[in-house]
Amino acid sequence: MTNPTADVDEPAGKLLLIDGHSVAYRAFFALPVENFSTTTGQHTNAVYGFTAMLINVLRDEQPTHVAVAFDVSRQTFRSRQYADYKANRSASPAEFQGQVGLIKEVLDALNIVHVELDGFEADDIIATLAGQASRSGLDVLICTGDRDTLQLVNDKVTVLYPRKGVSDLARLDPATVIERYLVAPGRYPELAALVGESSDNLPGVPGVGPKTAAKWLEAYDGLENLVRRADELPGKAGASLREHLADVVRNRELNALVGDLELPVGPADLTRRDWNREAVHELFDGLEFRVLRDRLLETLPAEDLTSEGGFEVAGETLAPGTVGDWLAEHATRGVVGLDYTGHWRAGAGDVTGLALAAPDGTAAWLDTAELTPEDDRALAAWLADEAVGKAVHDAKGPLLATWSRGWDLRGLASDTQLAAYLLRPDQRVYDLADLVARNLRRELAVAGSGAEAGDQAAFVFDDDSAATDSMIRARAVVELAAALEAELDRQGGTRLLREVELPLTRTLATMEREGIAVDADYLDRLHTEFDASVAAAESDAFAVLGRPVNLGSPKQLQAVLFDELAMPKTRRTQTGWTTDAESLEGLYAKTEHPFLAHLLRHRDQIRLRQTVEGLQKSIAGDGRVHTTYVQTIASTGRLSSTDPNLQNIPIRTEDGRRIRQAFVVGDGYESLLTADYSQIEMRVMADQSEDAGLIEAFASGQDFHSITASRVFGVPADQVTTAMRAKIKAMNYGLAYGLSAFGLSQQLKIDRSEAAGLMEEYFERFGHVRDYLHEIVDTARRTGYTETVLGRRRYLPDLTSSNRQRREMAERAALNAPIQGSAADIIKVAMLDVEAAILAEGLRSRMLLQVHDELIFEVAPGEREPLEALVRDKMAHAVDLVVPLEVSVGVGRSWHDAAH
DNA sequence: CAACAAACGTA
DNA sequence: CGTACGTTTGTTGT
Repeated sequence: MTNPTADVDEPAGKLLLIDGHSVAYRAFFALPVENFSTTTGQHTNAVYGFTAMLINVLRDEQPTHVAVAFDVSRQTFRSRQYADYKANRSASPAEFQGQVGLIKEVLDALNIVHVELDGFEADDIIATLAGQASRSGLDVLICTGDRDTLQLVNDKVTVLYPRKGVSDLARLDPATVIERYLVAPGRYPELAALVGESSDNLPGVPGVGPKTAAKWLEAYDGLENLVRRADELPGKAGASLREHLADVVRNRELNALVGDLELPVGPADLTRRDWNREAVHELFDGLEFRVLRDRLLETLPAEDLTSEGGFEVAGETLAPGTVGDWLAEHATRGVVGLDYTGHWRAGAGDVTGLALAAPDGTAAWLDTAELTPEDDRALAAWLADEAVGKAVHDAKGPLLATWSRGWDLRGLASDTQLAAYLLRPDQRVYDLADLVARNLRRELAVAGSGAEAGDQAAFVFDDDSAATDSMIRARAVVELAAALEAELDRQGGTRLLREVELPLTRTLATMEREGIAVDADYLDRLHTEFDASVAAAESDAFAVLGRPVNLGSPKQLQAVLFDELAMPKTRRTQTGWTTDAESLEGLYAKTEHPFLAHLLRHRDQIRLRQTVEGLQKSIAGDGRVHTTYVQTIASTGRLSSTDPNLQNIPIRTEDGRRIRQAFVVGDGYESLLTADYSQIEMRVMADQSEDAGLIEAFASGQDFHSITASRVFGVPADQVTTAMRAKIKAMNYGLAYGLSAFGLSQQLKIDRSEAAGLMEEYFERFGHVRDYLHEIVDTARRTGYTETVLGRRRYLPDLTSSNRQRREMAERAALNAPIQGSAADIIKVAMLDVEAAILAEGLRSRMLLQVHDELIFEVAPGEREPLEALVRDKMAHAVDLVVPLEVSVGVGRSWHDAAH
């Protein structure tokens, strides 16, 4: 049976109308403003919340038409009619101002129409458009936090009302409105007129709530009748209504929406259009909306990525036996992009798939399980061929995976993650898709996910789409490498990438692969001992207190210490008062309460036990611990170590040092050798500041802290007391961190005036240091960045922030970055030089760990002397400073024994 | 279950 | 009110 009029009954589409101010304002209060601001200090919480909500609704509701309505100003026909209308609203917070403008920019970038009309509210615009749209057969969704719009709800019109924050939207259709507000949508403004609307500063009838109001409206069939027959109503509520009748009538006039405005646009003009990718990328870059951009790309994919802004890949899956031929034909020169599929961690890994993007525009993908012996040989030779350049994103893991297959990867010409890190070392992550979007203004099309049902891709087998994705990434890496390196070249960072970071990747991979041997039995004994100690401290603490308490819970401890035991309050934290070790020591000094002593001992021992446990869990099958170095985390250029972190193994306390005894020389080697730089940061400062006093102090070769102390206090070196030396040592170390007189006084537990005097005296003797430190900050403020000896940059936009706290934090970071960063540069060069020298001299000894200013080696039998000589030489001469770089070396069977 | 805060280890 | 990190635990909110 056919129905010739069926088409007419089909919904013509769906119009989404959003009350811009209402949603933005809700977002502003739902999201903590302090968590949403850009490096330039622009607050973005309202923009973020609004945009997130918009993306969600566009995704979930798939509207065919969209518009956002804004209020123009507070002057409307309602405020002219009733001066107090919305008069209770305080001025919007300073942090909110400006965000509406940004929201409009977002809408423009997304090609979404926004409408405003002088003298009217967004509600009126929405009422007008909703009426026009539903009459022309469109379904209408209204997203707003303003209940006045409930009067518009009917079979065609639904309100999406934020329940909590802006992400959770309640769907209010006629039935839901009746259920929630006890009246039909059309009667809602009548109910509101009786009850009042505090947000609009419209007082209702005292003593009349929604229930009474709904009952009356039902009984009298509407407000008009109710008002006319008000004198019939019994009781207090009735009297109250009669007394406030004028308010009710006025409320009803004001909350009626105007549905017949003359607008510059009609529903037909609101058809959804493609968003402007260039504008979106630019805007989201500025707003630092990384996650939102991803979500936008995922949920609202533009139709034709390949022709508009994605990557087109003419690729093939290489059949068994064809690998050698393909490589010979397409990949013998230029730079080939590689994308690895596989896994890697803790110094090992495997490759399961490999995509190659060749310079001639072709691409290929291969499954390592399908390789014939000839394929394997051809691929191994090609990977190891220094003459063919390869570009990889985050190459260290893939390199380890390559090695685990028995292959090698040579000719690494570029690592896009490293390049991006050198350009902007403050980023937390360097996601390939994100970098491609930012730098190439293109999207990494993802065939395997996010595909709409019915899309071509949805019918493709998973394997194929994974291969396609991989080839697309390989292609993207090559193009991204070119773009990033061009940019890096403009800043003079190419050598740092080529000659330091890129080769260091291989060095780090080697160190991770080797790992360091640990004595598992010793760790077990240590654990047992710390465990007993923890238990003892715990039971002692409980005994004193008379009951158990979770000693690891700062919250419970606060209750015990400050409420129950009524101890003096310590420093404030976000959630109460601190219970950190330093404050507990202070409390103990005041109260001598034994609970504190047991608590401190418990803290200490539990932490040691924890460290031991972490190490125990990290021991690999070869009896060694393989850390992972991350080359792109620290904004100063340092490395970081994770899983486990071997850069924070205890050393300061006796118990802590016992953990270092667990790191031992491995089978086939004779000892561990540690080599560290003495006061490398101070030496960098001496070099960069050219301060004669400091240079002389280092040239003398005597104890640096004593020498500087003798200058500051004006006494001969042999009359420097330990107290004097300790003070100047704290200052020497603190200088590079932007230490203040207050901080110094805190640390040394001396008067602030004494600390200030000390600093004054110090700078009197070493004036160029002060000049140098000031100059770093001044230059950085002018240029926007700081620079290390090797030209490693760090950008600090907060240096010009109007927020004092942010600005001063940026100033201290600026002060520290070239010092800490230059030290990082120096040891990186030393690592490369040492490694090269070990190879050149044919030694079997190997570098295992780096701890910022220290290197740890495993010494092969008979190689202690040549290794030590080589390490001292290469570390001391990694760069040429005006002061000598002093290296101290120790040797022993364990890391602890090798201390010096 | 995820995100955050507090605490604390290193240079 | 001193820089740069990573890890663990408890707490809080979705």
